Amino acid sequence: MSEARIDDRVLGTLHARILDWFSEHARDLPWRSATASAWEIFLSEVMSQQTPVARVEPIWREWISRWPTPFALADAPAGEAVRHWGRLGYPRRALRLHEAARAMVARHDGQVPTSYEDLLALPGVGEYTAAAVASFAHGDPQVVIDTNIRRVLVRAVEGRALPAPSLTARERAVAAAAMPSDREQANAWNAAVMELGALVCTARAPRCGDCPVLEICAWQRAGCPPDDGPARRGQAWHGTDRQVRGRILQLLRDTPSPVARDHLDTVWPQDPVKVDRCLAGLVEDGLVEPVEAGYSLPA
DNA sequence: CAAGCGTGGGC
DNA sequence: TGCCCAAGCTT
Repeated sequence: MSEARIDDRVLGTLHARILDWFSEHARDLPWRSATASAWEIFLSEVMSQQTPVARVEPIWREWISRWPTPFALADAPAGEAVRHWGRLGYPRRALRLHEAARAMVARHDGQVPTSYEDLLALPGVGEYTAAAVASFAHGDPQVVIDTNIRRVLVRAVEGRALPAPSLTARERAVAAAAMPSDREQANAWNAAVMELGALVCTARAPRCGDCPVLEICAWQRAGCPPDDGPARRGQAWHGTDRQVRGRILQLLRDTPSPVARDHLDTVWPQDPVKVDRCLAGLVEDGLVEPVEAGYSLPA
């Protein structure tokens, strides 16, 4: 366990300025309401994984209205979760949310667990989500590290443009050292740094003119050097299994009854073998179920 | 552990 | 236009 030291004066300024900025500029997201339940916050966190907040909000409203508690979702067929996931992306998250709801009913009296360890044990919950739910839903100031926080800290403290592809021990140490010691402030800090990364200290075209910690930012003082890491590999899309899986699922979501195998070829007419492979993968993942009449979302 | 997993908006 | 990226997780 390495240790990171941040100058006390710098730290004090970071805390004061970023918390103050947050109190003024935080977006009015529904799951930040004082009355939001742990379940509502849990849903928002999983839905927000790799997904812009603007796209999450309508689906989140639909879900909390339809399934206001873990019991409600646990009682629904898994396929309904996938159907109402819509086009949010990474639909395995819908399945895992459904499994998580059933785990909450089975192991936690239908409640969102409060400890980091119990949260981490839920399907679809990794280090980030476990820490975020502990902090935001339960007021337990775990060290939250997401892509926004990594970027803000690597710039403000380390003076580099972008964090490395994978989380380093050094980053964990810096994030831990950056947390305010006060419990309330620590929880606010988690949300505030994320928000600063999302709105101001963005990956491309950061709005440094609006930054509350411009004067003490190490990256700024270094003259905003460009990223020195290896070029990032973009994800292929056209013609990939991902694209075809997406189309198959979209068709199944938009069709109330099972879809015949032949009809599924319409999503990728140039290659029925690829459709076969993707279908097998979707069945393997539990996102699709073979039935007599063809294929449908799982029961 | 590197690769796979959706989707759509912004530049 | 094409590329980059967005509150990651799993195997």
